[in-house]
Amino acid sequence: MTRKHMTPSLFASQEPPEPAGTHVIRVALASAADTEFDYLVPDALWPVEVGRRVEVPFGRGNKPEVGFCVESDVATEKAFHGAGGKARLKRVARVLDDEPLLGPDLMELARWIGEYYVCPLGQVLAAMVPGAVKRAAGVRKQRCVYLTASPEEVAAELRSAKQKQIVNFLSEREAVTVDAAVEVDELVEAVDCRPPVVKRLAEKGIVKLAVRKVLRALPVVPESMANPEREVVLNADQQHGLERIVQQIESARFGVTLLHGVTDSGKTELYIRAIEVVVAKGKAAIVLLPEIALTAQTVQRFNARFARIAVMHSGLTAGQRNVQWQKVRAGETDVVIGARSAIFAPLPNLGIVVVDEEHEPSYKQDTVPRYHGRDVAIKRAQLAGAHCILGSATPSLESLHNSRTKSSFTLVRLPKRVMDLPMPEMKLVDMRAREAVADRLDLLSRPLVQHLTETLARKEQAILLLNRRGYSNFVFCPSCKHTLQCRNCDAALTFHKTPRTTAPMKTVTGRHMDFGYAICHHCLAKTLVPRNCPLCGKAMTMIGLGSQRLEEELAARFPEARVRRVDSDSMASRDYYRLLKEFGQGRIDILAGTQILAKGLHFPNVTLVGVVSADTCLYLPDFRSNERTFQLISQVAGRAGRSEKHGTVFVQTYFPDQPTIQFALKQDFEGFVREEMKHRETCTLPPLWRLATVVMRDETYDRLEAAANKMRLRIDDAVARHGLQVKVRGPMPAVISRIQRFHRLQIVVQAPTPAIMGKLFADLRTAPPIRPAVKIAVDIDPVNLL
DNA sequence: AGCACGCCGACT
DNA sequence: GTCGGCGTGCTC
Repeated sequence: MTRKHMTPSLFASQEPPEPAGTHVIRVALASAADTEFDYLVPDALWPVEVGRRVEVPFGRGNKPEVGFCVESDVATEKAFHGAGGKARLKRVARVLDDEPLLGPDLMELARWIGEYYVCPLGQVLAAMVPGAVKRAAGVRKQRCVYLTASPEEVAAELRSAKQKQIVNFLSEREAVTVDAAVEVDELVEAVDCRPPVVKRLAEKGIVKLAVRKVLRALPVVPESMANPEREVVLNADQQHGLERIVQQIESARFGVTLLHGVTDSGKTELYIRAIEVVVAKGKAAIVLLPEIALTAQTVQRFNARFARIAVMHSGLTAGQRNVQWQKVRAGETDVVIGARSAIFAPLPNLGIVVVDEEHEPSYKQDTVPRYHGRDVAIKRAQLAGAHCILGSATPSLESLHNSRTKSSFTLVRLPKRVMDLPMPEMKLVDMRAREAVADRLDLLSRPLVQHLTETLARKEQAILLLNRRGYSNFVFCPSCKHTLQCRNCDAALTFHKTPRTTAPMKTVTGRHMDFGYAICHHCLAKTLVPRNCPLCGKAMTMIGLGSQRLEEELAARFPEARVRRVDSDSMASRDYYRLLKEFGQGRIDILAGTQILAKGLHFPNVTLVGVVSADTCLYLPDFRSNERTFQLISQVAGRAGRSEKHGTVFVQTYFPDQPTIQFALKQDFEGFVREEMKHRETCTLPPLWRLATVVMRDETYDRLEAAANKMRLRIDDAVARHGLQVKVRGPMPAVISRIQRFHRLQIVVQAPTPAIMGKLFADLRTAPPIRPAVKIAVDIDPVNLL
């Protein structure tokens, strides 16, 4: 936040003059205090450049705190801006870094993030540098030794053969300065002597001992994975796409290419070719991937083509992470490949940023700072005057809209699979049909079971996707199959537990459900849930699905099949990779799990993919649920038939006529977009309008409600004062209206442009806290409304 | 966000 | 009488 700079008061002259030569810096601490603080720098510590960290005494107890210097040599009159302009400045205790951890480019990016995502600068900066770097993980102190004179000069003083050997060894290695010093351990081993011999030479002044901090270079890409580089020939579409991207790169101006390419259309090869062009110009690249896509195979593919590569992902040890980061900052890297936070890689000469699977919601960070990796990537490219490629088989509507409306965006399509692989056959299963399932509770339909049986008999493999994520308990009549629908939207209502519930309701499995109201998260309308079906009068139930139940059902039906379940929440990434390896080796027949299975896995023996419940995702209480459903079905379809074998995809649904399901089945992306954009337009939703949520939580519901209402009034007031064109809804219960002991209420703000949204939140952040007990989380451009 | 200060209730 | 509940406000 920009701070208010008070003009010096009339009495400023009565302040004792500052000691000559004492400088003032502005420091951003990682605390949530949305202010920066000024400190005096003792002459001995000066200069302190922007981007270095300092330790400063903070608060009444002068507790030592670490913060980043964000402004160096602040004008003294500017520094006195406390109450009455008489704030006394404290002194910087020490400076932590020899060199700035963040250069001016990343500092500027940090300011943008802080402002755009309504987050204190100190917290942004804290998130930009990996903890391993700040802790100096893996740094080892190394004793080393070098010669102070030439061997001829000291020859007379040498008493033993070993001493002579040492001097000769150092001389041969040209270890005559601190920088060229040789490690003592190495010397001792090479000459085969004991360390005291070296020490004695040092006492005579013939050699000098020094201590050096070293970072061991640890292998990040397994050597065994080294792939021979294969010559890849581009097809006509790829060639054309590459030409357009290269044209952009040659212009040496910021620009974004949205690369819309179906699964297997060869997007990665284009990324690599574009990066090669940039690297040839002496510039560097960042490649962002969703964490789960950061498999050894993907890394290997880049590693085979670029010698100077750095990898950043959650699987690295702290020491490895630090090594990678230091390598990047030293300019020893051409390509940085990593998950979301790799966008903060301190490359000195960025030329291109690639965001693969740009539609992935996992690019959004769900803790402060709540930034979107893709959007920060675009911003960073813009600040660096670099090019940005966004790649996806199912681009986000945001990027698609940008490509249509912004002059800096170009759309490039790759409509065909490489090697002319056929698209898999898509089959829809209407789960409402009497003949579809034997029992109402079955998760697997008869056609799917039959096809599974045949697949297993052919010794081929299957992937079953049960998108259990979310809290999609929609209300359903088991007798007449009626589902509660929103009056305004073509969407099922989602049941909400509220703290003010009365009569319980039974679920399918016989558990009791509280009676309450349902919210349509498409139009945000609220309806009371009837206990009985409005059509047939029988009791309504709630449909919930679980991957555990799927596993049980599979075990019962296919007792001899090797079935494994993948659970993205509960599974460590190492276990996940091991499981994928087993599956690849054919030691598992059926892999069942959540959407992580939909990601770019390549298993030629998989010929059957089943989407157990396409509706689970479809009726997530979120306006992007159609988009997610389309993306999911498309991605999962890409898993089947990745070889000459014929692939089949089964999509089970209770809503076979639902437009999204239909578009996905036909793989009609354009049709889907046209339909969905209409809805987004009428409801003033992204990408046409911008969205922000303010989620408030507290253990005491009444206190929470009061605070939320106050927040609403405050928003309304700011809107009125600035005459802002925004829509405000709520407070309403968040979809997960209670997490453990915390109740959650949310206010949803819609604005036609980011500038208007920014204005509103810039105003709100200067206001005093509403009530400290009530926690407030502001999310700009949320990826969902849960 | 912490953390100290301070203003009202149940206890030695 | 005070110990401590948490509500309020400050941190250069």
